Amino acid sequence: MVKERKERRTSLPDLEGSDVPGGVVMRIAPGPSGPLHLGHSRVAVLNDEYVKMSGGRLLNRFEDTNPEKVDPEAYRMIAEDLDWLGVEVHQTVYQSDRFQRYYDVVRALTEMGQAYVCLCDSDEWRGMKVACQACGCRGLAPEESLERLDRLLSSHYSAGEAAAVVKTAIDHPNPALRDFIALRQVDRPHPRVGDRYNVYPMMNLSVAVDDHDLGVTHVLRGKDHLNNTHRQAYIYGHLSWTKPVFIHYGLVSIPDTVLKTSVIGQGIKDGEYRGWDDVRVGTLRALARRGIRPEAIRRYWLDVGVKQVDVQVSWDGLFAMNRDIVDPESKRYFFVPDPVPVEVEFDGSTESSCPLHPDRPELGVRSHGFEGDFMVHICAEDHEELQRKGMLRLKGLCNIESGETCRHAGDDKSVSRQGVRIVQWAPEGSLPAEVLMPDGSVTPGLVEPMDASPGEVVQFERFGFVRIESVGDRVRAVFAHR
RNA sequence: GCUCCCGUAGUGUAGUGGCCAAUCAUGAGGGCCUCUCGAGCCUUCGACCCGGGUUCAAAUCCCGGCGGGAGCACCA
Repeated sequence: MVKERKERRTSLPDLEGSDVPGGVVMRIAPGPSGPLHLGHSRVAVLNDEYVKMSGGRLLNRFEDTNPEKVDPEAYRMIAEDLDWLGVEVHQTVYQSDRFQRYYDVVRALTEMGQAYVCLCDSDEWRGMKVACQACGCRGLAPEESLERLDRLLSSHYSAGEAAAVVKTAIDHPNPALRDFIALRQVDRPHPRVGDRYNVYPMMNLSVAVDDHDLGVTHVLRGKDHLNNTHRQAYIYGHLSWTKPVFIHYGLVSIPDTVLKTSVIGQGIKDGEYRGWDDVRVGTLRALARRGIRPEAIRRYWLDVGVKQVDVQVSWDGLFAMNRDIVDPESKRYFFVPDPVPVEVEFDGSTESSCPLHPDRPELGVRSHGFEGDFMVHICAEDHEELQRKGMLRLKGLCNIESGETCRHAGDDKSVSRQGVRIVQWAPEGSLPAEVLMPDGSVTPGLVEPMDASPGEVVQFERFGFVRIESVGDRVRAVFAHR
């Protein structure tokens, strides 16, 4: 048997049963409680990638079945985030449009004796489940359960009093899989559909019904849904529906990052964060602001793959991929943090010359003219080096010697071989600049006059890659990575 | 407590019985190159959770430990 050469993987392993006519139908199912964060992007990218591999269709289904957790703004923000990520959505579905269908399914299940309406106290009901015992409601005749269901759906009960339950196996060895709630009453208008309904489906019901109705062939999601898959399988079984292929990947942990939508939302309310794109949080809009490209995120998730092992996101890894993308197209500029002025004695005239990109001479150079004594700013740390060593090279300009005052010391580049440090500098006419760092702090400094547009990523030499937010009297930028 | 899932370098990843004294990326150390602490080139460090078993041969199969994670919601 011939073995393939070892190669770096650039695509995902084949999906089981993916050779369906017309391609696979897959879905992402965000809960509209806020914008997408880095963790969410994995399921979006992976599903999108498999759909593209097979020429199939991707659904975006908003799981807005809990009125208490819906942020009406989130529908729009999520759509924007998916678009930014390059995820191609072929159809958008709102579960809040489909409540009647869920009721009908529960009715059908009740008729066949596979669902019931439970009037027990919820704590008691849960207690009986752990003891593998059925409550009195479970054994009721379908006709009686049906009457209860009608009463539930016509607001006969108060919230919390009744719930429609799907039967599984009350003595299932896995306590997580013994009967589950399908419908419950919530007396709160829905942000999107108002007070048309007050009986809301639980996700295991709505997800199973939708995946079936919408022809989903493959369900790819995190393994936190493993038990949900088993629960949903009962609905498929009761109704003799064909199951999709289920794939579960491992959990993602993202170090040093605030991801929880509820925490960020609260932080915004409290004024701790400036918005969903605050650089300190892990939302996609924050990463976008920090100059992270969607292609880097995609490459990252493709590299991680779909294994069931839990993974820890490596920011270094993600940044390395981003650097690959951004480096060839980033113009170089001098930014001087913590600037110190240096007067230089000079009795000639000259012009500095630094390429906009060291590997792309065709982009041209940045240059500044000098005549007679001049002044530049260098950063404090380099200034110390100047005192210590007695000499420094201003990149692209000249060498300077320290003394009572500094002196122009020729333009011999080879001094760097003797250990003279080559540093960036800011000429007169430079602009004040602020670089927003990932921890929320601001690094002030001076940046040489620059020609960059908002949104563009440039490299501040010896400082790092930054995304320009605005240019004008002052430059505002956001730090990306080194 | 019960059920399920997982266990290759710091972080990811390749590997499905012999070509593995284990791949690639990232990271860390060193060197070259470059008028950046970026890029590029070279180099070093670093892993198959443990113990049994099957086999001529195990990272790969089996069993048992141990470790990690998830679920047991009228959240998704």
